[in-house]
Amino acid sequence: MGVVPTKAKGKPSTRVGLTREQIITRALALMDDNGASWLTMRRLAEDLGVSAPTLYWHFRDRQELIDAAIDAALSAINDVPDLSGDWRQDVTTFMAHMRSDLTAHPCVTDLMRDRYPASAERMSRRALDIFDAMGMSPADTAGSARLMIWRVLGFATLENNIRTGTAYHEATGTNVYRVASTQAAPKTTDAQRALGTLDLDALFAYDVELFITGIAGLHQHG
Amino acid sequence: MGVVPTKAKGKPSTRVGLTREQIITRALALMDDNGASWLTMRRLAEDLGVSAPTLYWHFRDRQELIDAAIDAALSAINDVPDLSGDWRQDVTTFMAHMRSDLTAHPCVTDLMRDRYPASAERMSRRALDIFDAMGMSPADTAGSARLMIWRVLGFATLENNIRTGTAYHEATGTNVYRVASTQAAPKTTDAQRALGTLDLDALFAYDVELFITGIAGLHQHG
DNA sequence: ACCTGAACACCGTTCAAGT
DNA sequence: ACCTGAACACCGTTCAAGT
Repeated sequence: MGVVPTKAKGKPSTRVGLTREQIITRALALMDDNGASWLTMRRLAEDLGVSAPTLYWHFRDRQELIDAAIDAALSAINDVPDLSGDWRQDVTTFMAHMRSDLTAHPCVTDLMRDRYPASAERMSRRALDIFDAMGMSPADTAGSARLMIWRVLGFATLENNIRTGTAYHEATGTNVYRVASTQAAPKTTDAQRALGTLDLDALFAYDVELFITGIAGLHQHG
Repeated sequence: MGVVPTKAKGKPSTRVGLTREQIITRALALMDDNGASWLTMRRLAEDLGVSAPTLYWHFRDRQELIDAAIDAALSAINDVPDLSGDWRQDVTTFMAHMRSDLTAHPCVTDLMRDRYPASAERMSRRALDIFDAMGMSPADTAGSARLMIWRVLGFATLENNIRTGTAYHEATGTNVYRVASTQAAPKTTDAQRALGTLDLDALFAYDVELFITGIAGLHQHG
């Protein structure tokens, strides 16, 4: 394996030895850099040094390629560590893991849009244990898991759009953004001024805190 | 006004009297029914009984039409009632209002995707008052407002995808869904079984409760 | 088995031309 | 001012054909 058979003169039908994995990897990289809608079959093929119809030998259609890219980008999401016994710890870990997986490839939340609910459901199953271990009712366990997933998914979607989009500018730090004032309205309040900056890490930490405090309050867990 | 000048023989360049508003209304309706990506300039034009280039007299390009559609669908969002003095009440009202606005046109969360952060930011300004009135610091006020908005936005995005998509089936009630089991894995736990049903109204109510309880716990508001 | 060019039905958009 | 058909550069996808 790994043998590249450089065969014919070089022009027509030369074997390139393209694999599904290579195509997916390149597709993900290009979408992360240029946005999901930028990538067309023709552009991807050109980047791979191949003609467009070639891709249809490896994938049935564009959607199958996209689905494979989503799966590849989300494959690491199953490596969530085992429960620690401290549910606050477990919630924090799960949410942090999920966020970092979803933001590792900024294009993935965009790609998932059509498959949103199904993808979210798949992740929910892995979250049930945390709330089950707290002694919640089955309905509350399912609801809590679902909401935890939905929240991280929503956060990561916004976050990815912010980091790759044009609505925010001037990243003053790693995850701190200056918010472009779309309205010409003068910012009078201090809170309005505070809206002008966006620290994604701090905001996520606050979201996690809010969730944990909410769960603790509603289910009487000191 | 309102006079339709039926002029020439009927074939070429007959004035139709098309307005921006008519185009936007029709575009929204078609997208709600068939999905955002279904709508093309040509299909919209055909539906309006007009040729495709005509739309480019009323709108600079497709994106301007989309932006106008978003604005139209979100215009009602400013009608959030005044503060009641009870912050729990105000949070509940705001979130409920925002959710119903975002779900009134199922296509709107899809359309907002590119404009996600900017749209969310616009709404945040209207939410600041609630937490400001609680005596929060400017930073906490901004963070709380932002997270409240993000949460409803994320919830409505999932919800709209669920209601119009194919991942869930068998709506057994108005907002209760049977979740298609994508995995063939047997559902052993009660919680896993509970995941098989999805009551959107109850889940949203739980999310609101969670948020309010979290805010109350973190900011010592009995 | 793997890759090609040509072709099909689309798409957004431009433009000269009609009334 | 408002609308048209023709045309341009794209797009996903199919298909017969090459090695």
